[in-house]
Order: sequence, then structure tokens, then C-alpha cells
Amino acid sequence: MSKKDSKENFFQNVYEVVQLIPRGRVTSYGAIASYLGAKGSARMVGWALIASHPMTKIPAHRVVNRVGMLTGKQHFDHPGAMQERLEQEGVRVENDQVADFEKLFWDPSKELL
DNA sequence: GCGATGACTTCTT
DNA sequence: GAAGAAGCCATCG
Repeated sequence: MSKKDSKENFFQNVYEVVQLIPRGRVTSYGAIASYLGAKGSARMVGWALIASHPMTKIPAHRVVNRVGMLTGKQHFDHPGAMQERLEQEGVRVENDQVADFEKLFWDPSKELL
């Protein structure tokens, strides 16, 4: 831990935020990135989830893109698991897209504030 | 070491 | 308003 600390911190932050997402709620990569200060680097958030998925048990299915589309469902154990899990939590998903995404949107910088 | 790709977002045409 | 291109940072080939 010396120079890599910054990067690790970013990953840790993502895990914390995603784990703090209330059940039946979803968020976007940009929101997390912006909250962490990586505004513009939403891709890193996605990478963090990929790395975190097999590492930590975080509800990555609660994280979707800006339009609420389950873009990363393919990265789950089984395609469709993401949607099933969301529905299991009370989130309605249609055509790999979160219904009422704006309503279920969970902004860390606003809700967590 | 350079090029290409990726669970995205935002600006510009 | 919609479509295309660029930007961002890290990992893989």
C-alpha cells in the first residue's frame, strides 16, 4: 500500500456505495463515479464491479447504466440473473430495462448526503 | 511498449 | 431532437 492506495480506495468506495444501496433501488455508474470524484470515468465503475463481483458479494444487479438498461447482465453467472434478482427485490424490469428507473434511482450524493 | 476493448457519459454536428 | 464522435482509465493481446 503506497501508490496503489488511491486506486484501491476507488474500488473500495464503489463496493461501499453499492452495498449501501437500499433494496429495490438502483443507481447508475455515472452517479457513483461522480460521487467518488471520477466524474467522466464511469467505465471504471463498471470495471470495479467486474472485479468486485467475484471478489465481494455486492448487489451489482442494482447498478445499471444511465438509461436503466441491464448492460452488464451478461457478466453475471447466468444472463437473466440480474433481471430476476431485481424483480425479486421488487424492481420491475422490462426488456432488460428497469421500469420507473427515475423513481428507483438512488443517488449517493443525494440520498446518502 | 503499443493497440484494442470495455458493466459508460457527455459534447458536438 | 437524433445520431455520431470523443473522452476517460484500466486491463488484455
